[in-house]
Amino acid sequence: MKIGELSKQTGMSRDTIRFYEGKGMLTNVTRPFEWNNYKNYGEENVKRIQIIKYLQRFSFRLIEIKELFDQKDANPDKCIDKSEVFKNKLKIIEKEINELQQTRKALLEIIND
Amino acid sequence: MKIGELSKQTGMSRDTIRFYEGKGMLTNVTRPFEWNNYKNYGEENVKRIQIIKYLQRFSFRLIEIKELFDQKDANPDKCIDKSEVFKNKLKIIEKEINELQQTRKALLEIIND
DNA sequence: ATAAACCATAGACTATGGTCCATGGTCAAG
DNA sequence: CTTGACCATGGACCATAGTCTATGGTTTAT
Repeated sequence: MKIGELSKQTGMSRDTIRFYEGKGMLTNVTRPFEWNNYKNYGEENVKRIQIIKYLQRFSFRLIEIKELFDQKDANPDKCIDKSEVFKNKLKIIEKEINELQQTRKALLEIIND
Repeated sequence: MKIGELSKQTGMSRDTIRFYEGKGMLTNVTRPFEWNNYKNYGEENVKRIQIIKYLQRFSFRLIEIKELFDQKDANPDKCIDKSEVFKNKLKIIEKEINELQQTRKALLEIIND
């Protein structure tokens, strides 16, 4: 499908899709026409983009998501230990929460002085 | 004092001091010499920079710190209601904590499925 | 045939808090 | 008198996740 179709099916802007593509996060992007240089985006990119959106909700960064895709591409049969990935992210989130709570405490002390 | 001295007394790099200066966060910066264009930084900038460091620990942004300085400069006699400022910051911090806790919950649900 | 809609590429721009570099002038010690 | 340390200015660069614009080519509908 062309980029416009992919954009429609995912709700992502063309620019954003091109941005992801530039980061190497999409797969099976070809240029099948001889008379123009339009690209063709494989169907599986719909799912990829949905995964990007999904993981971003958990504050995964694009580079991390790309790494997951790369692992999958390099080793399609090996099942990625998702729970491992999510557990790592959980730890980071909890660390951030802790830091903010430290800040909160300090602020409360200031206010109550 | 010259910038090197200010740097020594505060532990901030020259570049950072110039950066703050460019943001208009310093005061009483003059060019008192006719034979060169070296600047003179008033003593009160030591305190200013300490305040910057202090407020940054509570995740104040430079622009917010600058606003506080500007208020003080415009109205040196009026006491700034610090507790108001800190309370506002507290609310923002608490909102961020809440958002992270939402994310944490969602992550926990994924992991435990 | 012409306009609207589409496609590609490259680069600039946003916020944040700096850091680093190049250029050129000045000052202090040996 | 020269070297090293200091000073000033301006601009480039870092990460992050895009957005927007310019330019030019293509396709589709009227």
